[in-house]
Amino acid sequence: MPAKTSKRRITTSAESPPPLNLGWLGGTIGFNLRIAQEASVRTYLRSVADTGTLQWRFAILALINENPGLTQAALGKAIKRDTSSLTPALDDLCNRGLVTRIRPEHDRRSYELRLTARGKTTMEQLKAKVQAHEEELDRLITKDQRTRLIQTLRQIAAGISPEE
Amino acid sequence: MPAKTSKRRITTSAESPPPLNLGWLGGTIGFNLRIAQEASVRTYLRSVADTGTLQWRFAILALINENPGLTQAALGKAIKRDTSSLTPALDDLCNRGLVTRIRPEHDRRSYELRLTARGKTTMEQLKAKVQAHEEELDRLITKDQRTRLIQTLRQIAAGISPEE
DNA sequence: TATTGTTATACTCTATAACTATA
DNA sequence: TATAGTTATAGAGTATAACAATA
Repeated sequence: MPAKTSKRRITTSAESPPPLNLGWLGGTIGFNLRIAQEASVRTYLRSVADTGTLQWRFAILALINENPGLTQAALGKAIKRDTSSLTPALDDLCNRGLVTRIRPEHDRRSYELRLTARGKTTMEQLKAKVQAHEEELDRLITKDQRTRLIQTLRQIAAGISPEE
Repeated sequence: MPAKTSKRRITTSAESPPPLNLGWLGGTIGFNLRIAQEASVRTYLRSVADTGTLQWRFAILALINENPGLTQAALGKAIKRDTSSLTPALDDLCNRGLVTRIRPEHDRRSYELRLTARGKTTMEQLKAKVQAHEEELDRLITKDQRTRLIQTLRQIAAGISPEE
């Protein structure tokens, strides 16, 4: 129990405020996944801070690069987002001259997404920063842990709810 | 390259849309962490759908239960949120009669947070649902994977940026 | 002067529903 | 009738800054 014998109390904020007891919550996958993911996002944001490219933007560029000509619907499926959420992101990337939307002959309802030359260079520059971010994470765990972590995360993601 | 020899194309939506090539992105911790975490949140939401208690609400109840009398500042630190973000959440929990804010004698600026009797029962009911959600996740991986996953996630969360 | 918590505000991301244009 | 994508909108969650009360 905390010492409360006298009126004397901590005044320096240097004194580490006793960390909370997490209890059962601290043993759950859900809580730890959330905390770690948010921590990862924080370093990610630091890594790409100067580029103004955040959230799914890099993933979108990387996926278009790997799958030139994919549609917005396919992209949405890959990152599990409704196409209406994708529209503003793609508008932005197109406005910045990184991505092109092309109406294919065979189906004029859809768009084929492709990186422009500028999009490719931007993507490569971002990739270098994201790579630095990944190496930052790698410093915290062993190579073996990394391999197992990714394997386990994939099993979780794949195992959960097609729910289409 | 996609077959485009004839006009004939896929018409049944039952035809599985060829999964995208994730490329380098698919080997990163950041991407897999994000996808798995979001998948986990989806099943979590299904588990507590009827309660209207989501996201951090359960974590807040659990943390108050484990650390009765903690302040909002301490709580914010534990879940890495600004206190201004906590205010509406605690307002809600107080309005629902689950949590009490008590001004302690020794420092009338702060609040001591405690669960009410009703808060305790609600928390236990929620815990049962969250536990079911955890078991759903457990079904996707081995016990050994679970242990290692949590250990690794903790290392990542702990290793990143005190950044205070 | 510093700290605890609240308010006002603004920003981002998200999905739902209604719409268009194509098929 | 069904699909690809857009628009309008609403909801949740977050942080920043200014503020009041207290230390």
